[in-house]
Amino acid sequence: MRRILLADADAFFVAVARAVDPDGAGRAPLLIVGGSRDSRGVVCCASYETRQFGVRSAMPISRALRLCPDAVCVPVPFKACGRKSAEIRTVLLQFAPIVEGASIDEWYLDLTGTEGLYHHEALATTAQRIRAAVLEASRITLSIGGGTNKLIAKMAAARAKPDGVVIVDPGGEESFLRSCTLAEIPLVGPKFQERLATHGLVMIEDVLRYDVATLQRWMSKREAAWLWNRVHGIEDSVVAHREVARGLSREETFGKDLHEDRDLERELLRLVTRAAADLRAAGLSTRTVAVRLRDWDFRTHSARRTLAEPVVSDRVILGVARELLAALRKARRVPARLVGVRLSGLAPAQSATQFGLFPTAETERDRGLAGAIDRVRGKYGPKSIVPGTLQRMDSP
DNA sequence: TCTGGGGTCCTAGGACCC
DNA sequence: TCTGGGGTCCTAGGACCC
Repeated sequence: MRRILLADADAFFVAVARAVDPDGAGRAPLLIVGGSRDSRGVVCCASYETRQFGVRSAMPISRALRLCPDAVCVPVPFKACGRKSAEIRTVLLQFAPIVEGASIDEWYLDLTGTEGLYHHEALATTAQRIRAAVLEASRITLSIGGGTNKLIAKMAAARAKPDGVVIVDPGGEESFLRSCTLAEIPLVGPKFQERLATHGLVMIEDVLRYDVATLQRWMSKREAAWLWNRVHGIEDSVVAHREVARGLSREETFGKDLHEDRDLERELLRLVTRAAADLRAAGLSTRTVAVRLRDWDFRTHSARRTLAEPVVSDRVILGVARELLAALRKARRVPARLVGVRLSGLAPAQSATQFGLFPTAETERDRGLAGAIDRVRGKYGPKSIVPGTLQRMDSP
């Protein structure tokens, strides 16, 4: 029998924003983290006090402020959040050999086989000790859910919020699930909910009345099997350390829509520079470059190209990205609100000699130059070599 | 009400190969 | 001359999560 916990930080971004700015955000009960008052942003995280007004994550800031006009808005303290997240993870590793970071503020812990180690105390007791240790070390409150698999642990954690523990004992899965809506199942989002409701399916109980064959009449085979397993609490994925990331993207929504190709290219250059530097800092190479363009009317298009060989340099990535952007603009040239770049097909960067075995668009000089720029930035700061330099480099 | 930034995974169609 | 099934890779788009 597995013993899985999901530890989830309560209002994580709000807690970190208060910690880094005790006199500002720290003193504002009505706090919204996500951007300035007149930005085009959305709410990343709202304090529990502002949630009383109906403010929710992903809501446009403008709407949140209409609901709660006295709220204080602060930008997301990304760096501090990353540091705090790593700090919490270190504490959690004292309790479980494997800690899987599911996002910046949640972690799965596999405590299977630790019963003796914990003197056969109840899982809820262990969870409370974990919460106390994290609060002591990081001043962050966690909610923890537990059960025999990751699905149950995750759904239990949602019930535990805020500042609590909910453990579903082995054998108790069915009665727990019967009390839940389908919307509470992770990955059952608004679209799927809508389709399910068409067939009168709202609660998990509603689905339990049917077998897989019946469900298949209403959805694809794959979906039916997936849903049947979920409502029966069946989920066997393991708690595991994360593999290499699948992709890396950088994007930006402009303060005002951009009309000119030239302005979009300038933004693209900045994003590619950031993405490529982060790629190399992670010791990775990319084979697929994608550009995303969101127009003024929110219509979003993307274009991508997979290269014959992995690359790491600004010059090659930028060259591909520019062509992709040009193709997207050629298809539809209207004011744009966002441009983004995404690198995927990531793999550990090979040594220069291994690169040299194959003909590729990227030369030794490209990689040497990229590395030199990284070293200068590492020594003198990220602003010491700005994209303008690269633009000249790009067209010798 | 006017929609962020960072991700993951899935689908469907086409190209190509055996 | 017309034709199969399966596998892999690629592209564009979309759902979903925090």
